[in-house]
Amino acid sequence: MGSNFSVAEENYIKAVYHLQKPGAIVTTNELAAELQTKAASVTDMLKKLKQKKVLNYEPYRGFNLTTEGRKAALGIVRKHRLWEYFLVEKLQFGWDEVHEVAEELEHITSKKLIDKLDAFLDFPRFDPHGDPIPDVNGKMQVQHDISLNDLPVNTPAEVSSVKDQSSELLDLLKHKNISIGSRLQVTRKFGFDQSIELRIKDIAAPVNISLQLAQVLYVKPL
Amino acid sequence: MGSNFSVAEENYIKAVYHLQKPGAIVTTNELAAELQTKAASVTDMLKKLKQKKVLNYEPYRGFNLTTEGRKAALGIVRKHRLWEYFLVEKLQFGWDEVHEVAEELEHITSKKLIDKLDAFLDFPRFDPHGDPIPDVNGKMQVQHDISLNDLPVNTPAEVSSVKDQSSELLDLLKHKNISIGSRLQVTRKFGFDQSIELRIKDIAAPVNISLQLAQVLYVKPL
DNA sequence: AAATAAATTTAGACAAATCTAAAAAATAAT
DNA sequence: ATTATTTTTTAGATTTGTCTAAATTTATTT
Repeated sequence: MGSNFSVAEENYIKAVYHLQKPGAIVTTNELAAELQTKAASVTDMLKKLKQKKVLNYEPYRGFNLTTEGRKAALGIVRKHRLWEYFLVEKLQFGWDEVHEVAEELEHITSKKLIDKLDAFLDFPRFDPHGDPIPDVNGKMQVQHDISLNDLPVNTPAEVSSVKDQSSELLDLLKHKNISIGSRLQVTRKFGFDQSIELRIKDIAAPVNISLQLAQVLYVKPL
Repeated sequence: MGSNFSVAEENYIKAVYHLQKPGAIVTTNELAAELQTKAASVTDMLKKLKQKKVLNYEPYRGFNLTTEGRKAALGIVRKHRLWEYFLVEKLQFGWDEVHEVAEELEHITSKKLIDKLDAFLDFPRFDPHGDPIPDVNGKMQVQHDISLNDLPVNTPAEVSSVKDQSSELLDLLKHKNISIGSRLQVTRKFGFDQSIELRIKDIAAPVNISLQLAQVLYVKPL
């Protein structure tokens, strides 16, 4: 209950959560890069968060979240994604404009606010980029989606999420008529530049996409 | 343009705005009481805000907002009241629960957010307590309402705002069937305890209210 | 008008979060 | 297995906003 963290602490917790691969460990430099800060600052904060039992940390050995820490992280991710959903669905924000605003909104402390917002939005399970939104208990849909790059030829699939939130990506997707939910299949793969040809459902002409685009586009085979 | 204030600075600016009677001056102790802090802290912040040209301040002489400062204050008040409106109208918060949450939300910096929220809410001109909401240019409806205590007998009037946001007041108003917009007139005034008898439109039985209640209830004669 | 009281400001300290530069530990290379 | 390199931690300083205690200024009494 006493999960009372400062904005800075919350940002560290969230960053560790995002960097943490299952089983593995996060390092000081990784975290410093993620948070655009210096390694020395990270060390200071790690000591504080260890004391607060948010993460397991042995000097020089790396660190990862405790159960408590993971719970806190899921709370912050929940807030972030619900606010993003609100901004896009209710306030007509563009896809690429929401991240920074949600970055501020996620630190508003009222639990009642976020639960009522959840209800107001009708309990959405995915944010505008296709990332799952943790529910009130921290549970979220497991994503078994794969990079479009790894989708076998001629396998029908649906676009489920995008791992980049730039306006440049949004532009490109609009131009190519691709959005979350689009049904498609890979018709050809070109070895020379690893580009891919797609057929998108309900769209006549085949679409060609680059390796870079295929890497950030995630799909769920049907 | 560079109106870039910290949360603490914004709280000072807002507090001075609320304490500042037209023409008059605000004192260090008043502000310390309002912000639940110490006079020494206030003095420190005043020097900083004077440098930022937010307020006029001469040591020992009191202070008030500059045009720049008033503009900043109106921006914060706008955010606070729009968020309160959102919480009550869209998220079904109770009247008495919104202040603290809005106190946090008002510091979110995105101007685009607040203008889009304003549009989403359909440009409301009064918050749930009847206080006017500044528009995008800082303009707001002038309230020529008076305390119910000063309303002459037998003058039809409409409840326009309440100067107290406690749940105790909300309780009492519910019980007496009074809300913002209620039409009423004073039928009798009792000298002994300065209590007042009211007739509320569409409600058969007359209602008796105490001096304390009459003082926080504001009405607009029709 | 001097003395007392009240309000305000200054001086010095502290906690949070950050930084730079130097020291220590772990890893990689010869 | 030493040496060199990279990574991480420590030490000490800085900024923001706060505090207490002491000094100063203004206001109030007598």
